[in-house]
Amino acid sequence: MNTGVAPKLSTLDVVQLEPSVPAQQAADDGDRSNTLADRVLQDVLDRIAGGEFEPGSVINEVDLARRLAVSRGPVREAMRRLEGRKLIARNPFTRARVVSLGHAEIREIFEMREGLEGMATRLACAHMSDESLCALIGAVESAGQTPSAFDLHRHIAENCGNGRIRDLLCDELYYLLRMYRRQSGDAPGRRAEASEEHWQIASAMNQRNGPLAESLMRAHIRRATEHLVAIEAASRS
Amino acid sequence: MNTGVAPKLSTLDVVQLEPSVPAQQAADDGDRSNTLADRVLQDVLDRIAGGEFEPGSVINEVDLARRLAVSRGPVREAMRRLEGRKLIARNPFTRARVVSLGHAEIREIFEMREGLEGMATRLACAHMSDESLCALIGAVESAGQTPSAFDLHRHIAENCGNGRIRDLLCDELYYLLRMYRRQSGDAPGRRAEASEEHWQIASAMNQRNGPLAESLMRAHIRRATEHLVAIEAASRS
DNA sequence: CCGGCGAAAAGTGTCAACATTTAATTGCAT
DNA sequence: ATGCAATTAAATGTTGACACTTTTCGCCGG
Repeated sequence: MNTGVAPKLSTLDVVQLEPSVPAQQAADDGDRSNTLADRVLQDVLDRIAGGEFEPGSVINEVDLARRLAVSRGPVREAMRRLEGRKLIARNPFTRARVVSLGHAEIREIFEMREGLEGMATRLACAHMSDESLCALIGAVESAGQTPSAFDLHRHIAENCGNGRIRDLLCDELYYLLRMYRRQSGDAPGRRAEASEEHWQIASAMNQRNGPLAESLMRAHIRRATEHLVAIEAASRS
Repeated sequence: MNTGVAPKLSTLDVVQLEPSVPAQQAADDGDRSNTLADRVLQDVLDRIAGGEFEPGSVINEVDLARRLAVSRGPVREAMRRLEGRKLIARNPFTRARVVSLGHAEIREIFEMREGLEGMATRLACAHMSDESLCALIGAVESAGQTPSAFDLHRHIAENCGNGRIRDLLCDELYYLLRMYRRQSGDAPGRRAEASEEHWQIASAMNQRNGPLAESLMRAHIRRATEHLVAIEAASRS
């Protein structure tokens, strides 16, 4: 049900937006949201991440506005910001749809990751603090029992010292990947190999060997890509 | 005058938005703009690219609305899309400003380019059509007299076969670089070396040698980065 | 029974007025 | 004259109503 609409709901089913802080400590947990449009944006982002708005589904402005008990103005502004982020696609007068990711788009995202995360890994080797690096090593060594409590890729992106790369990876690409994984169930694991490759990358980073770490990271992502296209070919037979 | 406001203009100074096509062949020259917000967006983009809105200057919604003879709604929606693209920054109730690029941001952009354009070059070696490659070779060989009529970087990005990388490079990063060049005059040339490096890259691409072309492109961008930080250090003394 | 045609419904785009917040200015006390 | 506080001005945020477009549903003819 990829082309369906978002779940229709009655007028009475109104959810309460978390109340705005009284304009004092907006930097509470990172979501500075004093305006309604900001809160609508955050809400839609959460719904997309949470799987409530499936990829390809239609987002209805008036329904969303009713649901959030706000006017259509803030809703429209939030949608325009999502549009600028390329998370929803729209044609002038037709409904806006959550972007749906096909195999081609996923391949593009993985190619982008190969270039960006390779560079991020190299930069992290030079910029990352010793404490952060130790935390990374420890977390990678004890991987397996805590599968998603610590994400090597995200940690590298967040500490690479390049805010633009960090934002692009964490706020957009990883977001899209989560959408895709939710959309087309978790692929059959490659976790053992991935863990081994993660350990190699962390080891190279521990030596502050930027070029080697970059090369390993790129190979790691390329193998994941090949694994993905293999899955895709198998599912198409 | 980096912190100034955008040029104030009287109420009577109204410019005419180019009239919308009658909803038939909107794909005329790539600017599908049937809604007012779309035209406002395109107008602001042109003004930023044209240097009328300097980096760091504030954009006044009501002035802009008056100037374009539209209401504030479309203006706000265009601004939100620009905000999603990270071309303007805003805090909840304060004026929105065109992003201003310091040396740190430029360095980040060049690091991003190194990763992305390297990958784009490798992909282009595999995906680019023979005709497109011939056009590239010919244009690079006859460089010098037609300095900006043909841009190697843009041509590679547009033909790399990865729409996401293409959009990010052409619609965002190159845009920001143009802003920066306009902001802090053209750096003292490195055109001879750049031309030579361009020729090497094109030669590797002509052999469809992806890894070599990628390596050359990355080295090319890294040299440009080092040149830029040298300029910066000199100007700071 | 099916396909084109037309009207009603739904949805998006635009506008002008109102509320709220920030910035600027004025006035006053020191 | 300078610095601080209250007031005024300006800009942004929000709302409901209206205009335009698309889609849908019903109708008629074949």
